[in-house]
Amino acid sequence: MQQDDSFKKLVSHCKEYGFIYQSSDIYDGLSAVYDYGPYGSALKNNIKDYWWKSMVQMHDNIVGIDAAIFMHPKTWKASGHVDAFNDPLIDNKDSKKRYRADVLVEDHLDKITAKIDKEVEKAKKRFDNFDESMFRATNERVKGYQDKYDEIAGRLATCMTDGDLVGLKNLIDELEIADPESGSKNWTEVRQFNLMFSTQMGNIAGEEGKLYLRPETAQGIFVNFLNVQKTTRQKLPFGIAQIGKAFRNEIVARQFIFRMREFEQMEMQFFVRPGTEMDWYNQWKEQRMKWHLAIGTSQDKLKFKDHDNLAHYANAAVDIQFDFPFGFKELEGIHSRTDFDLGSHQELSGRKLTYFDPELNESYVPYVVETSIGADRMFLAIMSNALIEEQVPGQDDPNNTREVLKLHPALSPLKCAVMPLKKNNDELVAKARAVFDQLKFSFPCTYDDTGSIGKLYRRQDAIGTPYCIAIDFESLEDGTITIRDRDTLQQERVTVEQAEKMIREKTDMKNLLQKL
RNA sequence: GCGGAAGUAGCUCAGCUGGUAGAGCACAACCUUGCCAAGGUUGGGGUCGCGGGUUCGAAUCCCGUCUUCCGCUCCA
Repeated sequence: MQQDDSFKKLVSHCKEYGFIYQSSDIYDGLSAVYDYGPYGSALKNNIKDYWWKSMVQMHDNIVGIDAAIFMHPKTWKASGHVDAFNDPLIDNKDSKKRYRADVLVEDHLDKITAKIDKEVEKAKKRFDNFDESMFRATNERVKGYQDKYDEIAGRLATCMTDGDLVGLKNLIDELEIADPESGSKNWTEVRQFNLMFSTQMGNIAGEEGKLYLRPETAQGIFVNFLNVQKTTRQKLPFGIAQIGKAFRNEIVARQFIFRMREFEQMEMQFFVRPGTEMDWYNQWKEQRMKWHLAIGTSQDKLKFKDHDNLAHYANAAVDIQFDFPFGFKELEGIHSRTDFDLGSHQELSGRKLTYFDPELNESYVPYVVETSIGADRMFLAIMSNALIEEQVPGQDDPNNTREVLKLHPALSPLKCAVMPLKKNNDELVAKARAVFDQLKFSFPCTYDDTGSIGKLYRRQDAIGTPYCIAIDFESLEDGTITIRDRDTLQQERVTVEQAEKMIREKTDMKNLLQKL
């Protein structure tokens, strides 16, 4: 997959115009960690606001929470992350291929099983010709294989539960396991790759005080399920929404902010009566697609992609993929998580996590349908969809181009820029400043006079400001201003009050929510 | 993590085989400028990613390291 110029342009645009910087830039940066700059943080906040409102404000049966990043260590045992996020990996020095060490041993075990099967097959075929000694010999061989199998399987299990990486390596060496592709037995040491970041709580050293930074925000919702249900008196079906940071120690984190080690998720867990989960799954699939289309992303840049392999907790899962500059990639996941999480927490905590259904007159552990979207990926999708280089509308010269961020006005970092036609005229500057001081109470706007009017327009185009207000000599006479539209470049002469009303209406989040 | 490529001003880059850094754009000030990247003058800004080595002398050669990109690998 060739990363085309458009992606490079997008990345440098993000930096140049104050959307995203590499973290700790002056210290050469920190791998796969990024900071949001002035316009980036504003845009991201607007994205989160759009999501939050579409979930919490628009549904009387969805409520929001903000859970802590630190959680009880047992949480991650219950969620399956301690097991699933801990892979013992080994590299072959010759082929440069990487494998999971336990899988290599398991493959070896499969070969032994195959040998046993072969013996049995052979014996069956020649059954009539078998005498007692032949039976005994076959039995000996099968028993030998079986003992060998049991011994290896036992050692593998011990190594895995104890986290004995050296033992695992010894096992691979003793069994003379070779790289399935190259046949080489030249292995590195076995190393543990834990996808979860850990830290220490208090002064307790070692495993005792070990805490993980949450690798997903969902568990904060599950452990609060009963608290929320009881204190808000919600009846099923209802949802809990949350926006927050999560951390994954990815081996390879790349593609700008697409895969970061510290990232932000927007998740909603919808609790339903068992048996109804597929209906809700399909409803949320549609709902979420609508949410993406509402901001003006074209249909052909979005698609559903069913999961080929379901995770341990899911009975149905689909991704909404976006056509990023580097191809269609996951933007959001909609998962039917069954009662895996609540059931698992119930078991490990010993606390009942059931809901009493007054209609059925019975208690049960609810099923969960989850929608989970990366705020940073959404940011990237919106930026790559919005950044356009085009010939300036109304200009004949095809070389006269502009870079414009065609963000939906409700999402734009700034809603309006106020600028004097001439910066050397004190009256114009004073009037422009006065207009800015009037508008700043209504929405985010800026004042700029550091350049010619044309240059100022272009600058605002590049950060996606939907409206520019120019103060000219007529403004000094009758108080009217010209308001210029980012996309059409059309100008209209109106009063400041009219402009304010117009901008407020066009940039209102309501415009997006009404499309849902 | 492995292999390949790269890192020089805010951005894009030049700097050939070693002789202590340049251009364009951007930025700032002033002059000019009556609506879509104008022009002029002046100016600020770089210990050439960082550390070490070779050398009389390193942006340039060597080693290490960090970061980015590409390909593997991995990916609830």
